[in-house]
Amino acid sequence: MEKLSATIGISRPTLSKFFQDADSVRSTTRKRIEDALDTVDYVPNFFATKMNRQSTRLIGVIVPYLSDLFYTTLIQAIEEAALESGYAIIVQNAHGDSELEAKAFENLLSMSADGVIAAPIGQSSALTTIERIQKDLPVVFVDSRVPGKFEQVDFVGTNNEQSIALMVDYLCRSGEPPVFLGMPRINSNSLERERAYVKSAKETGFAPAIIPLSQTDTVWNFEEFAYLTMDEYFSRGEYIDSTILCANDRLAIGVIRAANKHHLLPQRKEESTRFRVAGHDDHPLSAYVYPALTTVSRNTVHLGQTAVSQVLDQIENGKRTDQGVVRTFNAELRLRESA
Amino acid sequence: MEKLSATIGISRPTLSKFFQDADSVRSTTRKRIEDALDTVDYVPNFFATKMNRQSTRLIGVIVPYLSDLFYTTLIQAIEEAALESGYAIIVQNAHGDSELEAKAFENLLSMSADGVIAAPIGQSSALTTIERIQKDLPVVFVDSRVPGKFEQVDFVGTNNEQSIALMVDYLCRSGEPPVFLGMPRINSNSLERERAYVKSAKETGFAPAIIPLSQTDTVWNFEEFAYLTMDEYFSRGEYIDSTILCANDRLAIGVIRAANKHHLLPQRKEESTRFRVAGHDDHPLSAYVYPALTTVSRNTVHLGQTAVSQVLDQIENGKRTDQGVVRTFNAELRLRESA
DNA sequence: TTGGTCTATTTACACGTGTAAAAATAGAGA
DNA sequence: TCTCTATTTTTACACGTGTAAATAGACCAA
Repeated sequence: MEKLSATIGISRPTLSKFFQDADSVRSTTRKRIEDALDTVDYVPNFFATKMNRQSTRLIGVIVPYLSDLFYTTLIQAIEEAALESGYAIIVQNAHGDSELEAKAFENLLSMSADGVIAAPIGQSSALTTIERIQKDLPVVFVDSRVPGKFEQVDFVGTNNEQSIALMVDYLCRSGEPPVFLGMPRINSNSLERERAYVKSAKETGFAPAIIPLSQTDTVWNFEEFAYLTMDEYFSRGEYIDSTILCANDRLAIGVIRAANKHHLLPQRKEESTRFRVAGHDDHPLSAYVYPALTTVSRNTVHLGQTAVSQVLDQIENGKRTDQGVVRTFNAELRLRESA
Repeated sequence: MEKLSATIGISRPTLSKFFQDADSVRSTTRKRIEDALDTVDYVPNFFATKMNRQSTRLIGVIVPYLSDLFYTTLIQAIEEAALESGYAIIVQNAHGDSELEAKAFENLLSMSADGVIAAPIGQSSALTTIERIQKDLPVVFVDSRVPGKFEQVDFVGTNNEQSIALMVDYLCRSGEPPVFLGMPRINSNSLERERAYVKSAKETGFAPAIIPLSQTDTVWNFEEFAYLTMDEYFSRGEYIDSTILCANDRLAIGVIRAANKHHLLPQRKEESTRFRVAGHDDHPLSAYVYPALTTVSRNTVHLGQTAVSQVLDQIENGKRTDQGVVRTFNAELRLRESA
């Protein structure tokens, strides 16, 4: 920048101002700089611009797993919303590992990010790390929260009670009451949706039935997990005429696969079977499986936008120490073919 | 760090050494520091550690689109390989936009990344930017390359001629020769696979037939694109007993959906129809659609590892100015149900 | 204990930018 | 042309770390 200022014939402080906000310099100066920039290649050093600032205009985003279209969609929504407010995002992948998640938080701290939007792993999250960091840094949980603790942390997510009740209600009106296939205990949604199912069942007046899982490890390969689980049951003739409500679409996709293997689903419009499957999330591919998955949709874009506005609020107005803001959104029915 | 050194009673330079390599200090000193670190929270400032270094141990990764499981899988493979060599990665999403792609390159330059692994958008890529940056920075193209230009840039990808020939050969042996459904022209694979198909057809001895696309925009919603395209054809009774070879699995998933809608696929094991679909890539969900997709698999982990080793080679041994190293890998048949 | 070697300390400078304060200058309006 | 104000220049310091060189100290073997 020193050299550049020399060649253009403009002082370095003015150049510095220009790069932070091109409109903060006189229009004639601005033009001189921009003309010069056409002939010379120069980008301010990222690290130098970020160090020694009270604000880096950086927002950290921590996801538990990257190879899941829900999270990638969320990341894109967050990035767009952040960009609009002049912030860049830095994505950290926890790889489903709480230690890596803790490391991700520390990374963002050491980069003096202005705030963090995290989809926490949950129970196994590195609690002490989060607790410490959340004191120094605006933190917003998105999609999932850390149960029991961190009531003071903002949360943006889905109203699982509403979404599950919506689906349970529909399923009951249109056929047999559903049994529930839960997901591995990877985050708070797992337990929340299961409980929402039980609650809905009681309110609707049928006996809740939760499909026992052979393995309760924290697997991220949901489709395979559900496929293997249900294939075993179907082979034994169990659940073959049930309505299965899955905790998320990826599970449902695995269930559908198993059901197709065992010919449980109607293959012609004229046919009809009692077996049904429903999902949760409106996964990008849920309309492409066969039969197309009936599910409830979460507005990912809205989630991302709200998460960003919550962090920005904390960043700009300081964080409240008392109680975190909790914003949950309702889901909408997506009726397709599977139920 | 200054304060920390004061409280521990150890000089700052020694602390600095410790944080770079804990084993570079005497074991007794190391223990003293580690004990102290248990009581105090301290992480070296990321920006300060990265600025003013000849090596940042940072590798930039540019993907054209994040909501695609192929790229997320690739990113994970790259991250693991990089981590093993002591490098961290920084992911940049071009959002399918060549200007954003150019910006991503500039970002990585301004962060003085040691190298860049990029899956370029291709023809529409910001060529001048890449050309300039590739002079200052070790760059490796992965998955796709920029056709015509940049022969001096390393490339790690799939041998499309082999993979397509493999599939064409299988399809011809097991039934009717395939017609080809290409993908939108988003990168070099698009044209390469189409040409590979034509070549295979000629070598095998059948007349190549490429399905005309209604829209050739650079869409990233492949499933929908393929579904809409084929739904229209099927409605008119076209291609309803063809074997369709798709340029990638996501297209094939859309085709299968359309085929199911029109009842073109065998719904019972006993039945058989002439209509078949095959894909390319072995997408994580291709085994879960119905019928399960017959495809060819690309070893993403291998791709990622090789890409990393190629950048590291350039970083450590300097880059060759003459001809870039090209490493393409063969794909393997994944026979499932759709063909 | 002594000497030699390995390690830590001290001191100083570097990186590339933001930014504050005072001085100088440019540009606009009269 | 003059004056006033807005902008730029000059100068200087800051950020948090890496790192080099000279010096001091610690540790091990004899």
